[in-house]
Amino acid sequence: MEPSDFRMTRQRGLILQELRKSKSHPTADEIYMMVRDQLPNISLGTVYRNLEILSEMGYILKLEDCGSQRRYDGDTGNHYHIRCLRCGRVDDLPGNLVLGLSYDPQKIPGYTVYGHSVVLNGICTACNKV
Amino acid sequence: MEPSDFRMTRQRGLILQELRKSKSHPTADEIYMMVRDQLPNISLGTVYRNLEILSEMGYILKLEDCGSQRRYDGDTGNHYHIRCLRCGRVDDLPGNLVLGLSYDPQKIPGYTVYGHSVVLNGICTACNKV
DNA sequence: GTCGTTGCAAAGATTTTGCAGCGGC
DNA sequence: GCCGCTGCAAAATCTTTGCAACGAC
Repeated sequence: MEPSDFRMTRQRGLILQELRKSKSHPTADEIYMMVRDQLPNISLGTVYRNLEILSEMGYILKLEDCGSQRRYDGDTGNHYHIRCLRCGRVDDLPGNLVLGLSYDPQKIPGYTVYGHSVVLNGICTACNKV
Repeated sequence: MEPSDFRMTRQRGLILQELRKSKSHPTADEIYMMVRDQLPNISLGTVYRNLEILSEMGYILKLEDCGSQRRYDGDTGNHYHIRCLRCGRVDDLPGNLVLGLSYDPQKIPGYTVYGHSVVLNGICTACNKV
């Protein structure tokens, strides 16, 4: 799709707004729930289609490295995640925690590298109490 | 399941063997294909059940951080991965590429950290040619 | 012989898609 | 008014599960 053909519909705007407001990294279904408060007739298919388009256009990030179920991130800035192995919750790592790679990621044979992701795995406080 | 109740069936043995032999990080379906050469009647359900058990027992690793589809790794040693954004292929990073975290992963508020994963994202040579 | 495991098939969960009408620009 | 977008529903994809027979130990 040409960016010039991109239309900001009510559905798309709400999805983007909810995602940017949210600190969790919701699944498509969770976003669907959030948006339905304000647009009860929106369909889950529309949510999926918009999440796909918004990530293609660079407005949001598709997370495919935090468990089997896909999640979405309204913050496209460079940052890492931490994930609870028990409940699946995903949080941001504090921004000042910087990662140092001890090699040049451009020098991996067989690949052209465009980025990387880091996910810490643990158990969150809530799950630890159970 | 108590480890003492663990039975090494023909199916389980073959799955483990194929996984250890393989350098790719196959999906359940790909493992199913591999094993069917030698056990044509094995079912996909059996493959899934065994992969689950083998990973619980620590024989293999379940990869949930290399794209939406789950993959499995016969190498349980500490190592990182690189993934092709176009075809989904996953390779190991050479072992001498070590990661330096600039902080103590035990000190993340709200979590008890048990491990971390790093995945480089890029395009593999084969996909680059297309 | 016990009880964990298997093949089969159905169900569950997640994601994608075809289509006719709607609505942003 | 054009054409991208929507809701709906069906389909596709991936994973789990119930069950009766089988087989590892």
